Amino acid sequence: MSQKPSVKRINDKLIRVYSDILRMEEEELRKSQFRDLGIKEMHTIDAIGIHATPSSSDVAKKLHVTQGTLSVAINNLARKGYVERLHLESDKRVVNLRLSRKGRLMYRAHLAFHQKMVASFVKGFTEPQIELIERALDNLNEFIDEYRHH
Amino acid sequence: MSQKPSVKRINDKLIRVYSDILRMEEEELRKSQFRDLGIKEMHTIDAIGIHATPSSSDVAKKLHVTQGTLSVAINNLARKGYVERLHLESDKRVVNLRLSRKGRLMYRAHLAFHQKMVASFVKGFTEPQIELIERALDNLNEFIDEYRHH
DNA sequence: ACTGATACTTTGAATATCAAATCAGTTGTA
DNA sequence: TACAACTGATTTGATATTCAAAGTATCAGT
Repeated sequence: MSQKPSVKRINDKLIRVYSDILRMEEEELRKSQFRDLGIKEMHTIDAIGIHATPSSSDVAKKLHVTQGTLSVAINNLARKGYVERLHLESDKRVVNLRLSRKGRLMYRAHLAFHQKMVASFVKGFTEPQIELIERALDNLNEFIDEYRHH
Repeated sequence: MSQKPSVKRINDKLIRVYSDILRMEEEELRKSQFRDLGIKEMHTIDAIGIHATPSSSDVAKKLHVTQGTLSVAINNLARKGYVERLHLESDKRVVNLRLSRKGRLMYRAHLAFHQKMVASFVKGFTEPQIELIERALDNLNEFIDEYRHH
């Protein structure tokens, strides 16, 4: 059962990063002009994005929730004025989603926040060192992939 | 607004790690003998730990939830046989929490999972390189601290 | 023995979620 | 063309998680 001490230390740091980021985003939101949004709603806005008008099912897939869950979420975001539903003329079953002006503002604010966060993550490192850090993240993502495919 | 391309790349990788880890843990749980637990319940068990019998409010603090929320969570975990309430003789208001045998099993399974994850994170790196990765995590944690205290 | 503080529990409301039922529109085919 | 099967989205009913506020029990200081 003896592990390298760095494993426990890194685990603690990862957990701390992990559990604090969500809470920080939540607090940030509460102090902003977007007080009427929860963190899940923010991530829905993020998943819709500003560069396209994805279909409802595209966004559900991206967020790994059912279409029903997304439909409810969009009802709320539409009511609050962050998202609009667009009905495709070529296939009237499809609903595409577009951020309103307010939604795009929110999107950009959240993006800027993430960029500040990443900038601090790699602060003080040289390019080769940054590449090394990226390789560690790649390792983690590979681990997740392998785990998910048994 | 031009950013180093590595910022966007790293942001994407962080987000991917971030959003996949929770889902992976959830899936892992569903396939295990602990099917009757949700991810939140697992983290509550993790916060109680096997090395002590923390009070209810200690655990609530650690999880950043209210005592009311924790009280409800403990009701469910006690009903499912993972946690026991202990009443301190010296102060009858205090409720200490202890994992049952089943709870300790769950705790160890989750710990082992985390250790595999961290091992993969630093796989193929030398000690000095691992220290560098730790410094990046420290940076991120400092950023979070600063952000939270304005 | 009061009074106020402390530790916890219960309750009611809000949100997020899924599965199943439903609705509307499209596609394939007899 | 007509109709069955399919597809994309929505609604609904049930369950989870959470918080704030009210309630209960106990303790500590005067």
